[in-house]
Amino acid sequence: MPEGHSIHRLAHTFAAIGDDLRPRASSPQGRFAASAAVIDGQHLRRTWAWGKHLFLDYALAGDHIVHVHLGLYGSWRFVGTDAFVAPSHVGAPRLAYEHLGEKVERVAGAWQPPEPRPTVRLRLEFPHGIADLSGPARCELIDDGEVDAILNRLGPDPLRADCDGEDFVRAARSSRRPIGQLVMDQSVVAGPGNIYRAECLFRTGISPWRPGERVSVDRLRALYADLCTTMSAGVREGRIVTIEPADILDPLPDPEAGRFYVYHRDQRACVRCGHRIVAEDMAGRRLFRCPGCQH
DNA sequence: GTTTGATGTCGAC
DNA sequence: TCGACCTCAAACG
Repeated sequence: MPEGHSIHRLAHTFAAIGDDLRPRASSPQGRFAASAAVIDGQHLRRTWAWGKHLFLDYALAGDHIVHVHLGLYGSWRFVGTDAFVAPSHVGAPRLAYEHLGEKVERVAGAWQPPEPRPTVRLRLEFPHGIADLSGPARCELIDDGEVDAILNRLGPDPLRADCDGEDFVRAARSSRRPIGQLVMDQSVVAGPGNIYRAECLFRTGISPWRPGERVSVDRLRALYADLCTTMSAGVREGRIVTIEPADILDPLPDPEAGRFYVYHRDQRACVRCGHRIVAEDMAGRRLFRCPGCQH
């Protein structure tokens, strides 16, 4: 579930918890137990994101950075008192701890953390709440050199001000692979996933099957700019909404309307041109597009 | 009760 | 190109 906007939102959430953090760390599931013992109670100096990668920098002698990649179904769950950040669940659409009820989670005063699910890889316990990580594809303690190795494999992140969209334009222009594959390639541009791919290619009118070398520089710049716009909105709102208000049909013809132009909208009529949205396979992932609007 | 799928990535053929 | 993997709610019987 998580595309880059979710990971940046997580970094903001950790920043909102405080700036002198020394969370207790544990691994109820056990697979991160040895590393959790190393960072337990240590100063969590900063949390930041690049694409879909989350980094928790610890102020420890030597290099200690927790690197987390949620993969397809990892998630972070935040639960605590009113003094903690709002309860949230970032990642795979699940309702962990739902049975506890929000009132129990939010009571002020004495704080009893909920029993972790047995699959929680890493629990960070703060004075007023907990952050539980479940199901990540990667959760590892690494050093600065390994961080550099990861960043070297990643293209520019549209959500980072220190990234340059021209790097994306250059990489795309020099490839014969379809632009739909390039937008999903994290070494070309870091952060977009299947939804932003489908939606931004629709919004810029580009066919996902067009080879990168045959997409004009202007259209590639427009595409990168649109990734910036829509993903920034995703960070703010906590969910992906890419459809413009003017394109939301009123009255709504179906409950799925009002969020996406093409993602998961195969067989339905395009709100712009009326063509039937198609779903097809591209390199093993479902691809959605409008044959009438994208060329 | 069992199967399926999901906003992802890697490595072996 | 294919399967494996990290997890669990929804869909299917």
